[in-house]
Parts: sequence; structure tokens; C-alpha cells
Amino acid sequence: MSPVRNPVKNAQGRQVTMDDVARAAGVSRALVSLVMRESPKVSEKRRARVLAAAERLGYRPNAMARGLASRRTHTIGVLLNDLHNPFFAEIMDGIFEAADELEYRLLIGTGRREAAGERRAVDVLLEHRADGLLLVSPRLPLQGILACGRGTPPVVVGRPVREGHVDSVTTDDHAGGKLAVRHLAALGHTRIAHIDGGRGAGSSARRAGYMKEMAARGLGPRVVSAEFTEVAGVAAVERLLAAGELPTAIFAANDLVAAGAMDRLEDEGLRVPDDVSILGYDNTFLAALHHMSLTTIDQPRLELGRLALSTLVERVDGVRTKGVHLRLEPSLVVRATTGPPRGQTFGSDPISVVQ
Amino acid sequence: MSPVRNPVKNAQGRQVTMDDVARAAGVSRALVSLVMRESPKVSEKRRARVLAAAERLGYRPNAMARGLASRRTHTIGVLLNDLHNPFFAEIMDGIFEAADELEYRLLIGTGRREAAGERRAVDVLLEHRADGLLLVSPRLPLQGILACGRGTPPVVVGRPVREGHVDSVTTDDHAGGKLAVRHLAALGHTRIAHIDGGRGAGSSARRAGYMKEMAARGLGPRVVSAEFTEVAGVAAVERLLAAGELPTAIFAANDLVAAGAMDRLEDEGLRVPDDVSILGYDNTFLAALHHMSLTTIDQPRLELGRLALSTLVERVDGVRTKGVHLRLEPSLVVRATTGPPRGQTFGSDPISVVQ
DNA sequence: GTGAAAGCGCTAACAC
DNA sequence: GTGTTAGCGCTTTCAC
Repeated sequence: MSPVRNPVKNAQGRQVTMDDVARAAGVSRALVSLVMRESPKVSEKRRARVLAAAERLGYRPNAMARGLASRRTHTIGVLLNDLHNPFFAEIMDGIFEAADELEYRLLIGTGRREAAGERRAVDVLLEHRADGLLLVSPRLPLQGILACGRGTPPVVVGRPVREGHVDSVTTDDHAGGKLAVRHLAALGHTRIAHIDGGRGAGSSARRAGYMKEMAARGLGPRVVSAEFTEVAGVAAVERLLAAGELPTAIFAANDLVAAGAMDRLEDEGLRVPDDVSILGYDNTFLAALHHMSLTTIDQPRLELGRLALSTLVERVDGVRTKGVHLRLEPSLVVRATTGPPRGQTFGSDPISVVQ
Repeated sequence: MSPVRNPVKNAQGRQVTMDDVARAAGVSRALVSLVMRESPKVSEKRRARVLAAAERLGYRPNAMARGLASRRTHTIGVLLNDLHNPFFAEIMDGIFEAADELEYRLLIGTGRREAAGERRAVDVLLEHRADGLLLVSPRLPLQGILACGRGTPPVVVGRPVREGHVDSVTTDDHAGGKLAVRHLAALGHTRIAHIDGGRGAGSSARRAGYMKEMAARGLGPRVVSAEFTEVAGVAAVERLLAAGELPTAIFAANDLVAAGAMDRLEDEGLRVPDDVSILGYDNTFLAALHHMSLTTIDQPRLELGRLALSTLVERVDGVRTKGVHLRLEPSLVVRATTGPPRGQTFGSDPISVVQ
């Protein structure tokens, strides 16, 4: 394990360059370049000489010069919105993993949760000549996304995009919404409300799935509009309470909303799941916290991130030219916050996975 | 709000360059360069002409070429370890905020939680000629950190570093540990155990603070070794249980550990805080979840990240040459998981902030 | 204020 | 296998 090397200065007080290494090793600069790029057509003897000289001088290739000359940066620009939501942190985990494996660097920009900020952030990523763009649940209008398309391939994760040659990787949120209703209905619930995620990515599909499955079962839907935060969950339950329309089960837009909803209910002296069942979405580590033990719809977050990055790299490397739209399947994870409605013993085992 | 522009091709099928803009505007390339850098010594008329031409052609400056020529990238390399822990996600928030404001880009590398991985990641950041290095709770041995020092200034956040000209930004964890004991002792506890964070950053200082304050009060310490995760918290309580040495209060290394500990206790039929009080560390959003409502020691996470970045930029910009070691004060946040020990009504109000 | 010329450190043809 | 020669797109003296 050699120590971390570092761009050291040469005699002239500048950083060490290939020329310095070439001179020290008594070869030409081109040869050094070949060695650095691990070309097979260099004799073992010279390769060793060059490597030794590089090590001795503390040479470190200059990625910018390399990028300028080769027109490839091996850098992926990532547009990120909201690190607060653990869902995104977990997607980033997958992105990091795949980037590491495929030897790509990550340049990360954030849009401060506004479309205008995102535009500026994308601008910056493009100025750095990222080889590709990874847009994580962007708020950016679709048009802006498409504009990125010329020159630098984009892939959107977490938000369905059908148009253009923009790749996308998502979870089937419509199916997820249906899954949620099916589970609750199977437990015997008929009054199932949905607290939605407003204009957040994936929200409308989840809501549509909910609506569809409710209708299919002849149940009356009840949607409370909110957004993807805990406080929104609290407020939504407040409205339900105020309207005197408390359902026996609530399908929340995501785990954070579910947490907020649950808190508010418990404040009211209501018990989960005895009085009201709660179902979340995402299956972030939050839901898995033993203390929370939230029944939820799982999105394969790591896989989502990994797939997004590798899909992008395929495109960047020119392995593929056709657009793809990958859609992963959500799944139900039953924990402790859902059960049969009050005074009803439904089915055999309420804690079973219902597809 | 103009649409996202993008490096468009010129007549020769290459990206649009300054030369193209210069030609289109009927000026020299140097003039375009001045305009792009917002130099004041360009006539208003020409400036407008150049800007219009650039806009029309979809010109976007090439950050690599710029970096090569100017020897400044306006990019900060960030070494990140563990996005899982919300503590780091919240620090990143602060870093992003400050970077945005100071117009610096963030190149982010991750070490896969091992020192060797970190070394490689730092290598990459250095190859990209980041202007400075931000090391977030690095596992890297100190020597490696110091090696980074020549050429590229580093600042470490979340881990105390006294040597060399390495800047650091931390919370006073020693004080935090004392704060924790004081609160619990003031509530009347005498059997206070500490589940520590093992070799994690900040762990030893928290433990030392705990030890010191316990000794100062003539109390016998009890430390269970663990790490900064929920499962470690579960396991630690398990050991306490197995040893038949359950204390009346537990000071956990961080909020995740506290969550794990709490779960395990409740599984055992014990109630928090009636049977055992629990105190966390970090004050991540997790602790604030109403459902959790964890008493904890607050680290100013956003401030930590912001300060780290601005400190680094000061150094990069040459505003400062002396090393600094900033240490922020932790503070106690009382919520619902601490109270007087069983059968004891201590003091006037158990839910008061005790310094 | 403006333009010409010389690099920044590297890759990529192409000869040998 | 190895060296030579042009650039990559920009900044930066330095004259004018």
C-alpha cells in the first residue's frame, strides 16, 4: 500500500509532467503515455523503467489534459435534488457502487429543489464535459431534459420519461399503488385513504394505481394532497381528522409521509395498526428501523442507482444507441403497521405477503 | 429562463469553441475570453455582440481547457465515506450549500468504507486537479492525509487533526460526552452505560468525555464497544442484558445506535424512558422524528459542512495560509427518551434542559 | 481596449 | 515497439 502520491513540483516549480517522466526514464513522451494507458505494446523492461521514474517523481496524470486531448472525461454528471430524503441517499449508494466498478468519476450538482437551480447545475456539468448525465428525480421540465440530449446522453431515474432518446430507469409506481390497495383490501379494509406526493416524481403514477385498484374493487377513493415530507404527512392526517373522515387504512406517498401520519394518529390516542393501518412507500432504512417497523412498498433503490449508471455508461461507450426505459417491479414488504380493521379478524394471517 | 444550452457542434462537426464565437462576432478570440470571464475592460457594445453570438451558437466554455490553461479548476474534491448514516447526508447538505454560493464544483469520491479505497479515491480527485480536498470523517491514516497536503490543501471534517497544516472542522465531542452524562446524572441516574462508536470518527473523544464526567461525579463507568450502526446498538444491549448489568440509562454513540438499543430494550418488554433512559448523539432528522423523539446531543451538521467548505476555499484562494482548527459546540436536545430513573422523582421537571 | 502568439499537459496519427 | 508531430480549447503575457 503505497502512500497517497500527489502532484509534486519539478525543478521549474511546476507540476510533474509526462515530459519529466520521459526525461528521467530516458524515453519519449509518447512511450510514457502508452505506459500510463496500460498499452500492451510496450516492452516489459521499458514499462518498468517508466513506472519507476513516475513513482520516484510523484507523477500523477492530469485528467484535464487527458480529457482535452481525448475528448472523453470518464466523468458522469449527476443532478441531485434532495439528499434529505433517505430514498435518494440510497439511490446514490447504487450509483457510487456502479461508478466505482466501471471506473467513472462522479461530478455532482444540486438544484436546491427548484427547476431554475437545476438548469444552472446541468449547465455546469456540461461545461465540465461530463460524458453523460444522470438526472435523479429531476424537477426540470421535460423540455430541458431533452435539450441536454444533444451531445451528452442523459438518463433519468425515478421519473418516467417516454419521449425522445432519453433513457430512464424507474419503478413501476402504478403497480406499486395497486399493490398497496390490494394488501389493505385483502386485510378487510374498505375505507382506504391515500396521502399523495403532490408534484413529486412518481406521485401521480402511485395515485393512479391506487385509484384504479380502488375502482376495480368498487371502493370509494379518498385522496389527500401532500408532498414527500414528514410534516406533510402530519398535516394530511390533520385534515382527515378535521373532516371527520378518518379511514381505517392509509396509503402514504412515501415512508416519510407515513412516519408523519403515524405520529399524528398516535398523538390523537389512536393506535397503529389497531385503529388505523399505515402503509408507506420506498422501503428506506427508515421503514426497516425496528422501532418504526413500517409496512411499505419496496423500491429496489440500490438496483435503481446501479442500473441507471450502467445504462448511461452503455450509451456513453456507444455499446447501445437505442433508447431504453427500464422499469423495475415494486414489492410489498409487510411489517407491523398494517392489520385487519378494528373488530374484524380477516383471513388466516394478517401478517402474510399478499400480492 | 433560457433553455438549457449544450455543447453544440459547429460546421466541422466539432464542439463550438471560442474561435467560432469570435468569428461570428467579428472579434478576436482573446476578446471573447475576456467577455466570458466578465472582465470590466470590454466596451459594452462589443460585449453585447459577443454574448449574442455565443448564445446563438450555443457556446459553452470548456472547463477542462480553462482549467488546463489557468491551473485552477474551481472544483473541490470531496471524499465521502458513508452516505447511509444520515449524519453525513446532512453534512453534505451544508457542503453543497456553500459550494453553490462560492461557485465551486464538487467532485465526489467514496472509499467504500476502507482506507485502501479512500486512498484510491483521493488519487482520482488529485488527478482531476481539484483545487482542494474535503475529507469527511476519513478512515485514512493521518499520514495519508498529510501527504495530500503538498500541492492540494485538505480540510478534515468530523475528525480532529492537530498535526501539520491540515485544517479541520469538528464538534467538541469531548464536551458532548460530558454533556450527556451531566444530563443523565442531573435526572438522578447513577448507573449510566456508554455504547461507544469503536474506531469511528469522534468516538474516542465522546468516550473520554463520558469517562471524565463520570469520574468527576464519582460514578463507575461502563463502556460497551460497538460501532456507528443500528445493529451494533442492538448487539450492545444484548451484551448488557446477558451480563445482567442493565443500567438505568444509556448514552449511545450516535442516533442510529440509540435506535437499535431502544428497539432491543422494548423487545425485552422494557420501557423507555420509564425503565431505561436513552440518549443519542448527532441530532439527525431521525432523532427528531416524532415517532422516535430521541433525546440527543446536537452537532450543527449544516454549519459543519458549510464551514468546512468555506474554510477550504479561503485556503485555496490564498486568503489564509495558517492552519485553523475550528471546533463547534455541541448542545443537548431533550426529547422523550430520557427521564428520572424508576421510582424516583428527581428535581422539579425532568424535561428541562440541563447544561 | 484589442489582437497575436505562446503555451497548459496530454492523446493520436503516422512514420520508422 | 518507439519517436515525431499536430493539435485539444482555453488563458495569458505582451505589444499596439
